[in-house]
Amino acid sequence: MYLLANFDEADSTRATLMRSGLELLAEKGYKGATTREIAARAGVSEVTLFRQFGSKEALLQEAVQKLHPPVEQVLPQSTRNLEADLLRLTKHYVQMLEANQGLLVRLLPELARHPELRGAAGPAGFNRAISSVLEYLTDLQKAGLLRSDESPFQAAVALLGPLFARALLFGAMGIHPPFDLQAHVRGFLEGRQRGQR
Amino acid sequence: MYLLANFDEADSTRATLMRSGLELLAEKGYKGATTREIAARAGVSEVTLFRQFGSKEALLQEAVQKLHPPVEQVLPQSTRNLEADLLRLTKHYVQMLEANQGLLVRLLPELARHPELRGAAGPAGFNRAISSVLEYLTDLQKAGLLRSDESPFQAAVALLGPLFARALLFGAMGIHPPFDLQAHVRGFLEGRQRGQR
DNA sequence: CATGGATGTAAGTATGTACTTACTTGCAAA
DNA sequence: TTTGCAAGTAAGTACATACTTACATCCATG
Repeated sequence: MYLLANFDEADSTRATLMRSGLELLAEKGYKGATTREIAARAGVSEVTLFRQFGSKEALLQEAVQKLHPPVEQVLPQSTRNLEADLLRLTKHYVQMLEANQGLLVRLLPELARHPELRGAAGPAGFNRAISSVLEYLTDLQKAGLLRSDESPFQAAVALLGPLFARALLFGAMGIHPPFDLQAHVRGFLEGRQRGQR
Repeated sequence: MYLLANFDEADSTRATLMRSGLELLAEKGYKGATTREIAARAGVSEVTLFRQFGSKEALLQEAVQKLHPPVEQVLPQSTRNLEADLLRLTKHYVQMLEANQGLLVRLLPELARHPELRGAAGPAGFNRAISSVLEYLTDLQKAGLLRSDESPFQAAVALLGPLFARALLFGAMGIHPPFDLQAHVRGFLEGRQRGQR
């Protein structure tokens, strides 16, 4: 299974607790994730949880802040084969979204009330993903491969936004209408690409 | 203020309670919205809440099911001026999203666990919006104004998805980078439009 | 062997929450 | 005026939750 969170300390008590905490956060939300259940799922006693983290809030806060999305690993160096590049990138992004849909959808409302969670991994990788894509698109514009009358930010939203919406919304609705990723990338490139037509 | 929910019974005790319930649901989530606070905000006693609805769950369920998004009101009859049509439609959609961002983002995770909320107003208007847009786009395809090698569904996601993502994500992050709606619509039409080039 | 640190068990505290019961008050229609 | 309905007040119940305290156990390191 492909997970967003992989802590350095692989299977220490703390890491196990944080993983369980994130799982339950994804399933039942902040209030729904009880210390009892987190400890039980981690296979430790509830006292251990409090000895290690002091409070439920501290546990979840640390866990969320240690999320690190592996998006940049697949960010293509502008190979100038735009369609292939973007297809690989978006595929990876969709995988990430689907694997973490529950966590994302639970984190979103908490971010509004707990701004301290926004840093680092922030919105579960989206900002990092988007800023990587931003760089990539800016590079392309500079290289003259993409038209530059559109802000890279707007282009990134046009590329990733539909994938984000599809994953969250249809994930929540429990439906999965077909979506042609390749066609999406082509549609994105159409009109934006230069020197290739 | 532009609200998603407008109940028929304008200011009965029940309607006031449901409105307060939705407000608190948006602010604090299902568990965070306590019957005490809902009643207080509605200006009635807590007992009244239970006499009227029997349970917190019944209150919120009824309230959510009575949400009705006024999207179709602005759905354009294919006037053949695509850019103007879509601009009006997307503007309206963005307004709706911004006004209801809190509710939406709280409703999304509940929908996964409480499928009974999916019906009717469901995902706070998105499915209704998308199905209206679907009809509109299908019409355009039939009229030969839009290329038809792409499914209308996919086109609808490409059009509305970025707006959805932008509203939810950046709303949650508390940032508001500029976004040119007109450019977005143009980008959408580019390559999709026919007979106009 | 002895010490220390991380864990477990058992019990308890304080608080909050959904929901109930019993009795009272105001008000509008018969 | 009387009846009845919707609302309020006050108190309480049952349960869950975050968190604590006290004491026992394991186990690796010195």
